Amino acid sequence: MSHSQAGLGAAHASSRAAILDLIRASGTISRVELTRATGLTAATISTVVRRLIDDGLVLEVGRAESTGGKPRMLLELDPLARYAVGVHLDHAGITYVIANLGGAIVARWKRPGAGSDDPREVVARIGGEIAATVARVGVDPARLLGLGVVSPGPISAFTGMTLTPPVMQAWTEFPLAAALEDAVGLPVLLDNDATAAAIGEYWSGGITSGAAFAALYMGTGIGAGIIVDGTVYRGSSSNAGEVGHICVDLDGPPCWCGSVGCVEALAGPAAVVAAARDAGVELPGRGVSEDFAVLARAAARGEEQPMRILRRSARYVGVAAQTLANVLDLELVVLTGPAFALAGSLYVPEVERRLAQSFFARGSHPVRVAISTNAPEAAAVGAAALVLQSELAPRQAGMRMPERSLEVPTGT
Amino acid sequence: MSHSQAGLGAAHASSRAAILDLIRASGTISRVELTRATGLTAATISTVVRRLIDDGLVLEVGRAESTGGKPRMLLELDPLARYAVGVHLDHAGITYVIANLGGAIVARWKRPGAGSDDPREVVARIGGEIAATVARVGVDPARLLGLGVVSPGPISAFTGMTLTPPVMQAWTEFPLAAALEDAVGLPVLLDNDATAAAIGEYWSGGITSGAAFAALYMGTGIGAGIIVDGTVYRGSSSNAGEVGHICVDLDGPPCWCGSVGCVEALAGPAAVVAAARDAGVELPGRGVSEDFAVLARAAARGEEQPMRILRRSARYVGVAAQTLANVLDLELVVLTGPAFALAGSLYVPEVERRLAQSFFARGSHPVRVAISTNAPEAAAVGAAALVLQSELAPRQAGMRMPERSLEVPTGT
DNA sequence: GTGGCATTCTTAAGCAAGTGAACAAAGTAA
DNA sequence: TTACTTTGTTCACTTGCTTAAGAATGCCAC
Repeated sequence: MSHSQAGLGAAHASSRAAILDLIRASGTISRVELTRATGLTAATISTVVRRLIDDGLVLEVGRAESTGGKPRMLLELDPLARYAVGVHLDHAGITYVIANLGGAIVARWKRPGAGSDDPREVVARIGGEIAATVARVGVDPARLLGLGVVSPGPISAFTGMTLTPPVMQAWTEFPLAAALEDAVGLPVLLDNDATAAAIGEYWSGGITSGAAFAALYMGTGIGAGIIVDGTVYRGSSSNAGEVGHICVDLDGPPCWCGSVGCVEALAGPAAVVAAARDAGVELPGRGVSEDFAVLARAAARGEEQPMRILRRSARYVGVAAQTLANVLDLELVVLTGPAFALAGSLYVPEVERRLAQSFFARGSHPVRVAISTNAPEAAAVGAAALVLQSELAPRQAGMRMPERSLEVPTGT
Repeated sequence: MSHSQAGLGAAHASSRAAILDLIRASGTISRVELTRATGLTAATISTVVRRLIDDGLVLEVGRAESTGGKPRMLLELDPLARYAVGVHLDHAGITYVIANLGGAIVARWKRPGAGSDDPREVVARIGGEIAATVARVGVDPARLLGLGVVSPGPISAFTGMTLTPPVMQAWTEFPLAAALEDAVGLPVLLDNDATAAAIGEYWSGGITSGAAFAALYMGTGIGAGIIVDGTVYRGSSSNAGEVGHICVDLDGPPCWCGSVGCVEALAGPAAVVAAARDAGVELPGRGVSEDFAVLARAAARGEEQPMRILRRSARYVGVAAQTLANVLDLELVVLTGPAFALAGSLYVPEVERRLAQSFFARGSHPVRVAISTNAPEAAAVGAAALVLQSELAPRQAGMRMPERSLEVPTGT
């Protein structure tokens, strides 16, 4: 299984990526619409699309209604053309996902977490898991684009492809990506959970390609992945979107990050569980995620105390969303991750309310709020989408030049 | 005075812009360094630089030390090659600036504000002011690239080139840009003060081209301009950076924007002045900006009450800076605008302290804090820089493709 | 049907940005 | 002086894209 087998030539790299991304975002689209959307000429679209069809990535799926002349040929991504594997490493467990080009989940399974095992052993185990499932579900290995691996917390940009604390101290100096590339025989990408979840949402959530949106991810902590114009915004050291550690109360409680009044310290799962325990709610006490799940279920049943505690958390999450929206002028905030998967029905209305009432540019446009369709496995799905994105649409930025450089930017 | 006269061909548009930007950022640089920094080949650099020299934008200013072979030829921007006019419209007054390519101020003057005059009259007045001063200081009109106009508050993206409330209600439906283009005979750009201040800082502050940084602007309100990789981040409706209206206190005072606990409502000039008056500090009462100036001077003299009030404001500004830095993973925050020009010595240490102690990724890299060298006229200088940027470096985004697409991003 | 006509899509010639390779230029080291 | 190193330019060639022409495929009037 070679790396380049499923790879694609660099020809037409940027337009190819943009066109592919538009096809993905639209679901179904014609060449004519692509010319309008990209600003390229019909001739270029024709040749690039021809190439995409020859590569098997795109299918012609019928004709549109005629508008007086030759009817347009409709194009779609071939969801079965390529696949990617996504892995979410967490102390709670390892979640695996195999996704296809359409962002649909082909296989999904869970295994116990790495614990304190030797990294090399864990890598071998992961390799075995993937090989076995790929064979079992009958995915052609030649169509596997790569493996995305995601974990909470920042990825080390310096030591090259290793995970850093806070979560998995044993792994600090282990060259995870290289080891996995050897074990799995696929290119490997690392990233953090929130960023991956954002790309996952972008890829499988049918989000329009020009949008500025953020995925608020609540798992162990609270983070956000930011996507602008189809590319991840990473900031200067890949630590952008740390919305869990913005201060919303100068006199708030201390946070593990060293600051006080952080959103995470006030509204994160650990804080919620602690507040519930202080309030006398009975919880199993076998870890924060399980306790949070119990609490969320109690709130869903309408129990007073749990609802009150989660609503308080939701208020702060709303502030985090509002902050993101004000700073980045977002169109959309997606709530995702295990915590919102469990308690989304409580959080969504509160976040919606806050954005409707307090988003600064609300007069100009609203900020939509949505809950991810894959919230529980968002990180793993995102890990797979990371690979799809980087292999199929590694574009730098938008490709339209403004018609004239000296004009007021006319954002939507 | 035609528009295209000083314009530049679109040839080599993107690399040309990137190279020009690198020369600007470095001050002095050689072709070899440009090849390294851009990733382009020596051949390309050679031809593009040749063109820049032919256009008169760049000068060869001597040789570097030999490193064993032919010494490098050093390149610099010719600051006198082009000029731009910047205008800052505010109710307090109209500030004019003529800046050269180096971002240096060639002329600077102030006139009373527009008041309730007829927009057409004001436009004529502005045109006269500019023509007179251009003639007086001896700037060759053919070298004038354009006119940047800046005002507080958002720019209307819909009605096309007009100012919107909150500030200048009379101007809502007036086609300012078109009218000014006619009156001045130059291309006109509109933007808001914070964004312009950020570009101004980028252009004249010698900021490295790859940086992610924000300019915190405190004038009438509090806003921020965000620059990533040499381009303004505007968000989906050009309202990004509204850091004055992030919530830092859920139970805080109401803000004119309709929310509560906004940074601006707690720490903006109006809030500071109001707090001072409540505390019994004597102020002239002829407008917020003058009252703020009196207060800042009193604090600079060491008066207890004013210092206490400004420090409280500085704490919130620190939180705003921290929020920006956490969300965007910034390397640098520049404080600018009239308010920081007056009271920067009080605000800078507080913001520095907060970022050093509470920026989430402080383990990875620090966030530098600086005060603008042009803080009082930052908006007007930025207006001029807006023109320089858009005429000379209208690039879309960074131009380096990663060596290999499947790798962890290795931000600095 | 058959010939307009509109629209979509493809093909062919040409332009321009960028590359690789050869070479010219300007210094240092023996 | 000769050899070597580094810098900078020239030139043939690739490639992404455009313009222009034409082919394909529908509708509609007759």
